[in-house]
Formats: sequence, structure tokens, C-alpha cells
Amino acid sequence: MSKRIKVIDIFTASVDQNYTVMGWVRTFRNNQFISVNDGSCLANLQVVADSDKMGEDLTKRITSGAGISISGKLIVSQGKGQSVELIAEQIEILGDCDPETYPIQLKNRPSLEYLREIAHLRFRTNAFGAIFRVRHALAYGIHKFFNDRGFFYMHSPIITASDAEGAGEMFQVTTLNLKDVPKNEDGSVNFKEDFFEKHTNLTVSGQLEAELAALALGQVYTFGPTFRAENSNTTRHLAEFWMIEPEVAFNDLDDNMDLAEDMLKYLIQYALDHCAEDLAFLEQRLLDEEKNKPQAERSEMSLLQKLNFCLEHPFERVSYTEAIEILKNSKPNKRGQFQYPVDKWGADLQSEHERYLVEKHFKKPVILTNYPKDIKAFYMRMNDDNNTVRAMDVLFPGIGEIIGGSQREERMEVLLNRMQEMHIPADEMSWFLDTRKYGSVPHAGFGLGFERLVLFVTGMTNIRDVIPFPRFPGSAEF
RNA sequence: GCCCCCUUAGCUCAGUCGGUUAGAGCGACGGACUGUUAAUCCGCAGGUCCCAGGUUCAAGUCCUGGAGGGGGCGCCA
Repeated sequence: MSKRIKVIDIFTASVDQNYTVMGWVRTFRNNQFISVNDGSCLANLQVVADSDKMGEDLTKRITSGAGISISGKLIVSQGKGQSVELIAEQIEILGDCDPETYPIQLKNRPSLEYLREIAHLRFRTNAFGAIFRVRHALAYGIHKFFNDRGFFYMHSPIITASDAEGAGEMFQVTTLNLKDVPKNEDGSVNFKEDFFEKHTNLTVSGQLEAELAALALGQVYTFGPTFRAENSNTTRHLAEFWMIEPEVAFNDLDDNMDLAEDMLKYLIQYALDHCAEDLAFLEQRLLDEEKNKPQAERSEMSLLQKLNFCLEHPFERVSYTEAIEILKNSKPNKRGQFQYPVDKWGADLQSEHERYLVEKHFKKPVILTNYPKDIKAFYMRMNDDNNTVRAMDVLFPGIGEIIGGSQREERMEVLLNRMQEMHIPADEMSWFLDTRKYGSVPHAGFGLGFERLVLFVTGMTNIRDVIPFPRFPGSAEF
């Protein structure tokens, strides 16, 4: 048997040579043509088989989804539609696939909703193959972007005793027997008996740990799983997701915005450069899906147009105060079309307001800055007006907030004041506050929701479709 | 957590005002077919109408409750 070659490589391999290809059958046409996919790329390899030579028994086992190995000679294709094809000399069924029960036939049209319920098999479809190859490219691109800029990849802890970050509800981590929980005399749980001898949770953010590293190594980023026990039921929330959190010493808010914009543009370009075939497929998928929608609900731009548009235009940088003025004077606000009317400075922006700014007013990504201190986290740097903080939210069309970040409050006294105001227990945070005690310097960072980026780049609309095994309230299948 | 919608064949969906034996396309299965491209053509089978109650002479259709799914909002990345 000749050496095995992947489908992606065979398209550029020398013809008139013998190769072995292993993959899964997509279709079998005319008792002669087997489309084989091995996941290395979107395209299938056309295998030309002689059913007389194969015999009836083998022919019957070539069904959609079957695992198969083919050895033969690669030739310039005798038909249209592909450059090369493999003339089968030897075919072996590696794994049979019962067509009566196999739920994915290429000619079928299973919905995304249905595929979500068979998440273990949806990898076999063109769409999810494309999505997860793009997801990989983006993950790799993130490491490359930061590595090329001299950042250090920092692993922040997944289990943490800190629950003072205020970033959301946390999942508890415990080895205590829940049927017989050890109690203190006052009836509270005795965590001294627990594995870590204290109350621990899954992390909701690696930021505070990243700050410690940045204030020594200069430029760091984390990229790891993040857990929020919020009861969020939306197309943009997961209970378990991946987050990228760069943190840079000596950066101010403007540097932070530059880094965020550079990074997003780099990653979009990286996907365009390395996933052209998959993105073209996803673009077509989106067009097909939107054919059934009324004109008004269709996207103004195709997927590739949208991605290129983001690359070509600078993100709009607007302060919260300016945004409120725009919203106050906007048509939908004056006509009472907002569910939450915009009337006074200080209120948090609702997603309908963010969508208006991004999708209607500016029609491009927007970075909102300098929010009122009362609606932002304790660690954000106070401006001289004593009223706003150096926060930034990057808003993308269709996604909403893709990045949230800020310049950090490096002044110990101001930080302590803010913690007191917001009831953050400073005594539990001494490890964090020590950075402000010993050689504190200005610094800034942000968090990028990885799945929200994948959503945007793939043109998908539900975040559960861009992570292999989605976890959300009421569901931790597979 | 709140609001709205959906659940009929393996998949995607029709099913009129509550009225006879439940409909289509695709898939699967049987057959034909050696240059097909989601192949095509012929044939055939396939139903707990999500579940449990209720109203009615009669329920896929109406009512109540439950389960599962989807979308919107809130929280956020």
C-alpha cells in the first residue's frame, strides 16, 4: 500500500503517482464516483471506482458516513468540477455506517438546531467543518499576533479562591460530599474540610492575575477557558467560553484601543488569508439561508464584504458622553421606538442602543470610551473629572460587545476608595493590591470573547454553533 | 430570570372553519445506470401528529399543565 496522503495535500501532489487516502464517504454517485472527505479541508476528493471490480458486497458498504481507505493512481480529472481524481485500485471499508440511522446525508438539509442536538456528529458536515477550521486558524492567529509582538503567553488559574472580581456568578469547586456537608458551629459550611481548605470557584476572568504578570514581564496575554454561572439565555452567551486577555504595562487607554483594533484586524486578515475556501463556503451558506428571509432582514453586505469592510475602515472611537448625545437626538429615540428611551447621562446602554450606533449610525465597528464610573468595574482608571473611567467597549455589528477593557487604576488610594464604594473586600485582595504598593505603573488591558470573534468571522448567528461542545443553562451534553 | 414562538415520517416542512383512510420534497430501502458533481430515472416502505389531562358526537387542529427546541430582553465577553 502506498503512503497515506491527506486530501488537502493531494490537490497539489504529483499526478500519475500512487497514493492512499483515508476519509469518510460523502456521496457515492453512479456506482462509480465516491466523494471522500477527511476533514483536512472543505473540498472532497473524487475517487473513481469500478463497481464490477469491487463486487456487490463492497459496493453496498460504500454509504454516506462510512470510513474508507482507497489506494490508487492520481490522474488529471477526466471530468469537470475538480482538478484531479484518484483511480481506485484497492478499497477497504474501515468502518461501516448504517445509512438507515445515520442522520447526516449530504443531500439532506439538517437544520443548525437539529445538528446542535447531535453535536458529536455535526463535525461531519461542511458547515461545521468550516467553522472549526476557522476557529482553529483564529486561535493560532492570536498566539502568532502576540508572539510576533513580544507578548508572553501567561496561564492564569482556572480554579480560584478569589470571588471578588465582580464579573459574574461563579461555579463552585468542591470535593465536599454534598449529601453530608461539614458545618461550623454557626451553621455555615466548614470549607476547612474542603480540598483547598477554602471556598473555591472556577475563574470568571484571568485579568487580575494577568496584571501581576504584566507588571513584571511587560506584555502578557492569557487565552483560556472562562466560566460564568449566569442564567443567560441568548445567542451570544455561554457558561463555558474562551477568553483572550492581554495586559500591557505602561499602556494608556489610547494604546489599549490601538492594540484591540490592530489585533481584531490582524485576526480577520489572518482568517481571510488562511481560510479562503471555508469562508467562501460560509458566505454562500449565509446567502442561501437569507434567501428565505424578507428583504428588510437580509444583511446589507455578504460575509466577505463585511470582513473586508472592517479591515478597510478605522473603528469609530466615541466617548460615552458623545454616544448619549447621538442616541438622544436619534430618530428612533425621538419617535419612541427604543424600548429603553435615552434621556439622561449615566444610564447603561442597552443592546438596542449599541446596535443603533454600530449598525445604523456609524455602520462600522465602534469603540465606546470613558463610561460613567458607576456602571463600570472597580479597577478602571478614574478620569480627572472624578466621574468617568477609562473604559472601552468594542462593539461589532451583529455581535454587540466583542471586547471590554480599560486602563487600570494604578493609584493605590484611588483604587482603595473605589473598592470601598463598591463593597469589594480589600483584605482578600492584598495579593492584587501589592502591585499598587510596590512600583505601580500605568497599564491597560482588555478581554476578547473568543467565540464572539468566531461568530463574527464565520457569519454564524448563534454562539452555540461556534464552540465544539457548548455549555449553557440546562445543558452540558457530550 | 422575564416575554414571544415552535414541536406532524430519518431530515425540512404543508395540513383550510374541529369532520372520511395523515400530505409533499429530500433521505433510506429495492432496481437501472461506468464521466457523475447535493448525479439521474423507475419502484416501494415509512406516523406515539412531543407528553398528560380536558372540552366535544368528533381533536394533528380548541383549552390547561408539563417536557424539549428556537428567538428577543436582562447580565456580559
